[in-house]
Amino acid sequence: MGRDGLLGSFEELVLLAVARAGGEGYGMTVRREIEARTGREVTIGAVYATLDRLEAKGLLSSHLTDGDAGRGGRARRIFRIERAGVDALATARETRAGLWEGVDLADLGGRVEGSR
Amino acid sequence: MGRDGLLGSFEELVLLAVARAGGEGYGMTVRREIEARTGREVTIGAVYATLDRLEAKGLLSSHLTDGDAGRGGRARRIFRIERAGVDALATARETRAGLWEGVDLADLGGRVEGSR
DNA sequence: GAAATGATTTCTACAATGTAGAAACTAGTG
DNA sequence: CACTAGTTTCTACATTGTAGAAATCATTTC
Repeated sequence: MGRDGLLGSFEELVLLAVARAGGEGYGMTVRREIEARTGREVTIGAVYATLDRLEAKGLLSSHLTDGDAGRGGRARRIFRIERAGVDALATARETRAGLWEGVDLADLGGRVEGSR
Repeated sequence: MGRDGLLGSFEELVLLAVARAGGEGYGMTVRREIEARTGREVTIGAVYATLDRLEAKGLLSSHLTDGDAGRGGRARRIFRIERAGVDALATARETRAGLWEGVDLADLGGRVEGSR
């Protein structure tokens, strides 16, 4: 993401998955959401590494649930989206909308065929 | 991008800049387009590295102009978007549309404030 | 009560992408 | 010829993307 507040593509995906879940979720939830929405399999390691990085940037925060882990398992680590995270998503969406404005892929497709 | 045909965020930006230019452009053109549209400064090295990677993936092709380089300067290297590139953009757009569907950031903002 | 099971997080490592900066090339110009 | 302008290439490093296996801990099973 560099100096700017720009999100990488997978970072956006993960942040969006938390947002979709109402602003809160834990690792496995996020993973399932991503797989369900994109049809793409991701490993749990990839998800956590990204969640950690987003937390380090202040876009998410996390805390452990004490006890109510339900049936079996370790305590859950709940991630919550922060204001900065919501803002980052909003910015990403707006910036992209501007970039795509006026782009006509169908038209482009035609030119590609006929060229050279 | 890994095994899948997924674009990184800067890759998408560069590919889109070529698309905006009617499917053809060279390094400096792309750079200016990106700076104009995003307000963000990018170095020319970053642009070329990405153009090369997109070409290696078959999303763009390139050829050198012979001579008509105008006043001063090396021969231009023209990049043209390929069908696979158009498809990659279309896929990126659709996938993202699905991910964002139903997300209400304003609503989320409210929850973030009041939490904990 | 020890071992198996299930749900989840953590750790480690490496590949791919993002980004910067300077060098090199080429054609005009004074 | 030295200089300037427009452009590409090269090199290097930081950040992000991704995988896979190990570690934790509550519950069930024998």
